[in-house]
Amino acid sequence: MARGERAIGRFFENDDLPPLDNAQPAGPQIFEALKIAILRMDIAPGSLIPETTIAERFNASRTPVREALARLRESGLVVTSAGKGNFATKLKASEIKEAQFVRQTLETGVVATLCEKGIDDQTRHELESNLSEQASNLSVENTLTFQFLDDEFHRLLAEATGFKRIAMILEREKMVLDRLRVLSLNDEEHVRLLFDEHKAIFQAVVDSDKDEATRMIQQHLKSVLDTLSTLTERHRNFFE
Amino acid sequence: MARGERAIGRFFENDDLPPLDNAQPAGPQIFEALKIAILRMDIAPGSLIPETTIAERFNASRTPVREALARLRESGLVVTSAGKGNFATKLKASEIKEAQFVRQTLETGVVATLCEKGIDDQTRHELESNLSEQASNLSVENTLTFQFLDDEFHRLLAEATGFKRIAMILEREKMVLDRLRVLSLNDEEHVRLLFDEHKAIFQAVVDSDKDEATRMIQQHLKSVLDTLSTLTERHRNFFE
DNA sequence: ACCTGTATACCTGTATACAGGTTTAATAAA
DNA sequence: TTTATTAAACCTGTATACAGGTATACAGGT
Repeated sequence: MARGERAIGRFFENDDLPPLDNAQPAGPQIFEALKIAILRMDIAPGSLIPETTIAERFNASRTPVREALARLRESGLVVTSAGKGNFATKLKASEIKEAQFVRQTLETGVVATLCEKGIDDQTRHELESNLSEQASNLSVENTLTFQFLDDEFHRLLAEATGFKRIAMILEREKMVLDRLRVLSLNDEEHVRLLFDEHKAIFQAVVDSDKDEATRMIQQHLKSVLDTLSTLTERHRNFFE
Repeated sequence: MARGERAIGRFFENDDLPPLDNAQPAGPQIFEALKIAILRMDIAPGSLIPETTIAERFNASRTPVREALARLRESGLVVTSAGKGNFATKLKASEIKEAQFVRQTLETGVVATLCEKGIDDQTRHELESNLSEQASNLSVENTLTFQFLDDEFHRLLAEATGFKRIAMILEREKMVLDRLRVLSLNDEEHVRLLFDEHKAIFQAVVDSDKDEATRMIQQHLKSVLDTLSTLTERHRNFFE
């Protein structure tokens, strides 16, 4: 049986992941697959992730699985205890606040920089295009699409600084926050609020209004924490 | 021959690294050793780092070496090309500016937070103790000690926020800057300037003077870039 | 002199066997 | 029934063999 073919039964629910591409290294592909599974909570916080099971699931060996787990460990999505196993981390209010602090600080720096240096026409066009797509996906049934566009909006801002690594760092630090977003209820009112904030941030950057831009981005990101205590209560088994 | 014993000749110069501790996992130890070697430029930028050679140097197998290299890759100190090899990255002005941006942004957020929340007595005591040690190590022959205390000073500030991960992130992002510090000439005048800035930052935080604290930390970190163009010229073979 | 094809050495990616510690469960003793 | 003990089943850490791509050196033809 070739590498990448489905070998055994499902390890996690919603297991609609594509098989591995044999032409590319397996490690990064397994990393992406596991990342998505953990962020979606298809692999529940606190649950065991045996290397052999994952290897069989992808019909690969433990070596690339270990490589993927190492990166997840670096991102804070997995903790490993020698002899005991790899575990999906439980959510932790303090860690979430911390990731939130990092994200808010860095993104504040990003929009401040953009206000100083300005943004080029292509970036502005991409942001406008992204915002118009957001406007078309405000309804509840398009939540996943909106979340994708949300991520892209922030990524475009980060990349607009010309600093490629910023987007990478933010992506890594954002992982811990993404699981909270899955738990959040996303009514249309909330989504519309996020969209309005996105628009305001964009406008402030275009206007090079640094005070307004930094104020808005901080308000925008802070809202993540507003629901934290509620979610901690409601999903107590996912928190430690 | 037990794991960790010196097996072959030196791979890099200044090879005064201690042998591996068999009671602890080899991967992280090899990571630390390679990290130091790369940061010191004992492994020159651009040079090949074969897994088998490193494995033999530590009398270990390729597996923990690969784990270490994966983390170095994540930190931007190593690039890997399948079939070609692992290479110590060359310095790159744009990457350095970027790491500098990340560091400055995060540390600005750190001191701003400390000014708002204040610092507890123990932290204040540790910072004072660190500063007095710095004062004792301003001469040129104590450069390495001062650099260690410099790192510790910034780490203490980061940890004072209560956010453990901040220090980790800063440590990772600081790696690329550390190699520049090795190239910088550290005359006593320069060291004294850094020390004075450290003192001013500490005082501003104690006084909860946010404007002064953020202004000082930005001035302090910015100085890294002042010598960049000079160093790029002088050590052209280390840059890409 | 130059270009080209090929053999060879080297490097990473991957698979897999083994070692040592931890948990689980079965079993024996009280 | 409860507790202590022991064995089995897992788990990760590590070592190592193999596969396939890449660069290098060299031979022979142009």
